[in-house]
Amino acid sequence: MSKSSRIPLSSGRERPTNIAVLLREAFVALNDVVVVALAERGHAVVRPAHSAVFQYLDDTGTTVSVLAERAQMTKQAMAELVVHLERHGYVVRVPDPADRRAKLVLATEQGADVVAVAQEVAPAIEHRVEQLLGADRFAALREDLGTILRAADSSA
Amino acid sequence: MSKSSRIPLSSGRERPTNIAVLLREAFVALNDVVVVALAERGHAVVRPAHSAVFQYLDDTGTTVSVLAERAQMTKQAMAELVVHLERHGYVVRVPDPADRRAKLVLATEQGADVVAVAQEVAPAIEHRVEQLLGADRFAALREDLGTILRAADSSA
DNA sequence: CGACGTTAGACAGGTGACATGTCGAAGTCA
DNA sequence: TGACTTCGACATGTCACCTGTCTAACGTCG
Repeated sequence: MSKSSRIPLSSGRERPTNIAVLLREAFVALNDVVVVALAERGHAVVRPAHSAVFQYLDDTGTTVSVLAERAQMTKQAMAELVVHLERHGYVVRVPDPADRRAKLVLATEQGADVVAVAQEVAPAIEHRVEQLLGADRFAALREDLGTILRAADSSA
Repeated sequence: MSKSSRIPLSSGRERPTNIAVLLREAFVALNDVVVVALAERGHAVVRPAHSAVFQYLDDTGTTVSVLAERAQMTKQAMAELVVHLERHGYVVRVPDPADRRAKLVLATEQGADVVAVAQEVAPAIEHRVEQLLGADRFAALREDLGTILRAADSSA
């Protein structure tokens, strides 16, 4: 029933081939690989958004404000991610000896393990995709995405 | 202060060049173009997620369940989007004459205008990107994203 | 040195976009 | 007719953000 007489926006549900949709789906697909890998290694509580914490955390410790700035989100949002990770033992917050207002976020051993897994998985994904497309196409893909981003940045 | 001694995961904040991150950023950039275009035409309440509604809505009307199925989300999530759009006058829900359980979601004139804008903007974006990359590279990009998706699907 | 504007982060509260689970009413099929 | 399914409503929860307010600590400048 209601077999559809004309589908507006995109040309239907089967294969939207819309470039933006493709980009999103490809991202989700690759991202899931990391999440699954972490879950398999016992880090199920680490969710995609937390990569922003580990990604921008230096090993000398980093304040929430700096993390927020680097990840381009508000301090509150970042603080929440850090609280979650602290509750599960992935990071600790210690007072900054140089600034009594500030607290430094530091990775625990457990947190370091997450970083290790991510460091192992991320290049593996890149490599997998490179094999899939071939080195030339992969380089072109990377370049083209950069081109799109630069164009969007400058027109914004 | 705390200039960072070594950044773990990716190689820093400036240009992560990580393929997944690039994909995400490119998607967000293109998506924003649509949202901005809609906002400029007075449809500020229409947000990215709502595209799923308009995209899969046939002009003969479609039930929430069907929309949810097409958009690959739960009925509840889709129902929420529809409620929001109904509250703002973009769609109406009328009883399905053929099924007394069901209600058909229909676009109002205002909703049709959103579709019109989207129909105008989406190809424009595609075209813009195509010009940016050249036809060959654009075709390759599209193809490569498809390849990634198929590979991810089959390995999942 | 002390007042003043800035910064760090805690806390309160809110939103958007999903999820699950339960339910009654309506449809379908044996 | 009864058993099962489906439609959509409602309640509730989660995740990843947001704004706004507040206090303690900091830095500067007169």
